[in-house]
Amino acid sequence: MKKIKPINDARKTGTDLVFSAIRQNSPTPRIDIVKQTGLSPATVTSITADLILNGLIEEVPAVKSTNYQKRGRPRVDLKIRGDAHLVVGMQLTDKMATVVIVDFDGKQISDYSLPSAKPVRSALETVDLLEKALRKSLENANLKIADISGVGIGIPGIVDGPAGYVYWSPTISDREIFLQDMLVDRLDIPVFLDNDANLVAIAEQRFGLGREARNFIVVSVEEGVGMGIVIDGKLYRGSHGCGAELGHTKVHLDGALCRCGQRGCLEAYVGDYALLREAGTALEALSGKSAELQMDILLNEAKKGNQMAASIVERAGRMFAMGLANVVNIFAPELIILAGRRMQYDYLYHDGMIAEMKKSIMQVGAPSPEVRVHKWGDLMWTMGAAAFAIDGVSEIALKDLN
Amino acid sequence: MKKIKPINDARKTGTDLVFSAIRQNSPTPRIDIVKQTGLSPATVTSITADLILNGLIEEVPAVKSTNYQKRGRPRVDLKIRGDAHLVVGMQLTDKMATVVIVDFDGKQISDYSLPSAKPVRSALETVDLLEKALRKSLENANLKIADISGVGIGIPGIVDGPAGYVYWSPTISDREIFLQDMLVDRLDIPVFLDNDANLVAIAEQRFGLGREARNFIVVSVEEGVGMGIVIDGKLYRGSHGCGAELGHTKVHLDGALCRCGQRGCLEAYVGDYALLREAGTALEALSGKSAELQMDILLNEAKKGNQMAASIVERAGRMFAMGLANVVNIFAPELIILAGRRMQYDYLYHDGMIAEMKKSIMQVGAPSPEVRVHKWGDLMWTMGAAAFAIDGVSEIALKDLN
DNA sequence: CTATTTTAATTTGCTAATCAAATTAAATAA
DNA sequence: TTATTTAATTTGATTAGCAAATTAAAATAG
Repeated sequence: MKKIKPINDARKTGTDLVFSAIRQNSPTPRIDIVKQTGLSPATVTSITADLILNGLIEEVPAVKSTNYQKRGRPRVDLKIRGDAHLVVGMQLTDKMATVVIVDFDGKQISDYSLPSAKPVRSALETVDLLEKALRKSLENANLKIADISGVGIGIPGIVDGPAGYVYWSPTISDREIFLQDMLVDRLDIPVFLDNDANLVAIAEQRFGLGREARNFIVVSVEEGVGMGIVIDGKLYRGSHGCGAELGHTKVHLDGALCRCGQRGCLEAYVGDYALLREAGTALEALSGKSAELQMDILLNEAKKGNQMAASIVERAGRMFAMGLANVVNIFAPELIILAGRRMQYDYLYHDGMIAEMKKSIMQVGAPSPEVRVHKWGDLMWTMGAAAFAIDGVSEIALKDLN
Repeated sequence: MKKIKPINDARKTGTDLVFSAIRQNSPTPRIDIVKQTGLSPATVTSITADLILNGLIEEVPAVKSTNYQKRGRPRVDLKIRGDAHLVVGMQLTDKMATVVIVDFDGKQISDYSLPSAKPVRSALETVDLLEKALRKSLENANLKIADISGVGIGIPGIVDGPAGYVYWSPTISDREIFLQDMLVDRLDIPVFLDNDANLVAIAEQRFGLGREARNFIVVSVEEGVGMGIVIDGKLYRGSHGCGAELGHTKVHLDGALCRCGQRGCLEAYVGDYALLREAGTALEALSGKSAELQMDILLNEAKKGNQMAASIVERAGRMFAMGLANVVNIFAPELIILAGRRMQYDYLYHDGMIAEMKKSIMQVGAPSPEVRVHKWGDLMWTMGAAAFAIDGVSEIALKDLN
């Protein structure tokens, strides 16, 4: 018995094309939409009129860029209408739940975070925490839940986004839970969830450095090593909807022990705990201090020229380069974005590491990918969730519109 | 100045959808096309009528499978009409050029191969060799070049398929050549070329084990280690159209020297030359023999229990497992196809290797990919090229048809 | 200061793709 | 034979999208 799934969903309507063209090049005149989508001017006029009528986009005075046309009827820019919807992005970590409220154009309205004493929570406690954080942040902003069109949530771990299913998360004690369904029951608004690293990739695509690339990867180092892959303008999630596990890519046969239980994982060489494990046996000064303080000391010692510390940090950098090179050899993206929130990871993002990676790429003639470092603020992950929510709400809005 | 490329090409017409649905599930009734494409029965009737009129598909008596309906009007199967076109697949290697002539439905009409004394040829000599092989094979089959609707060609090395451009190939001394243009000038029929490993992936998708999967990878070990990636039913070529370089994925920091000049490449652990390099220092019996004979001896010794030989072969297998696991951690395909022509690579394809790979995959709950070994005959690569040619000719035929 | 040129956007029919609903076709079961 | 069931087709209507002509709004030439 063959399974037959419709492949027709892939067929984009003109409205979809126009809307995503506007979102991609935000304030953009109709004439450019014509060029980008390949639709006729007549069609673009009629579709955009419909979108304006429905309040999803709006006209704004054209921005006169350097290469603006000199004569002729002036262009009229179109942009997403921020007032169309309010959405929420949330990020779950071991220490807290973070919330950001943004408008439909991605403009940040307010943010809030609710600390949690318990680093690992049950499924129910997780839902409670998320709900409480959301309600509090709405209260602060003087909003009701009915004002919100959708919530995007980033969860660390192995998550099947499209199914709304969490196989496993380091901050949730229960496994294999239908977290999306639980949250929809509780909140009664659309909920979109996904692995947090995937959402950072979406944030880069919408708001960040990925706006002009069709194939790129975003690597985000924090506790672990996360990666999001965008192929042909679409987030690639693998066959079960789970994200890629760059951190558990093997860089050494029978190598260092990873917290996942396997050996030789990249994370076991570049994660905080991996560095401290080595440092602990080499530097006495560290004993008794907190993990964060220990990292500070280690990195400072390395900068000051302490040979032991420098060699630890240097090897981590080289291992990271090797892991990245493997991704490039497999994927050949045009752009690699190294997204980080904390500056302490400078040791992974310096030019030497990037040069080392480029040396490890097999390439004869073909250009090597551009590497860009994006140092976000604290809300990087949460804004990713918000971007995801905007995507989801857009899809619903366009479908409703017929 | 922003580059703006139309993203509209992606929009499939109903005819495209129907035709590819038929090709995928070859003999298939209209009612199933309705389910798969999401089009209405009316539309499917009218489109298929048009395709039949143009000779691209034909009706055949329905195959009564086990779960065939018991009552009602009987289904009428549709299939690609083999007589619609003849196409040619070719494969270039250091030793020869191989040709296969197939009909539009993929049925093999005849095959031929033309040996070449020179392992590395100039661009011009390469074109000469390919032309000669093609003309000879047509002559043998009593055909003229005008009978052929298109030629697909698999080339080892770094090839930008869509651009018809060869950055570098181990069998061509010139670099950066527009091989497609040269061949079109010479033959005056459509020519499609690509990296040979990519074409094996296409062959698996059309004729082989990849028919029912949307995300899979095909790993082919021969001289080097090749890989083709199919994402969402489409061959992924990376951002410059070149294939993935699994063979030059790094499995060891500062590891063994690879023929590409870098260190620690997978190929430097699992390729013929890598095994023989190690074996040469360990087994005297090998000296003076040909490379193929040496491999035979080595693998036989390992099977017989020679400890030295066994340890060499075993490490290669474990390295291969690690390389594969990295791909899985990054991609999470639903299926991995290990495609091989020669049986001597059994040592890479045994159950122990697959078990080792599965142990190295990060997965909590999510199912691990199915691994299948596909032992093709000699024409594996060439049939891949033919499959690619069929794709290309189909596209032209559908466009011509309006 | 008016006429001309230039580019953007819109309007006006028209065409082709696609669908829903009704109908016909071809089989089995009662 | 007649009813039932499923597949495929026909019919008539709707809609998305286009080409070509037109209008709009600016800069420049004379």
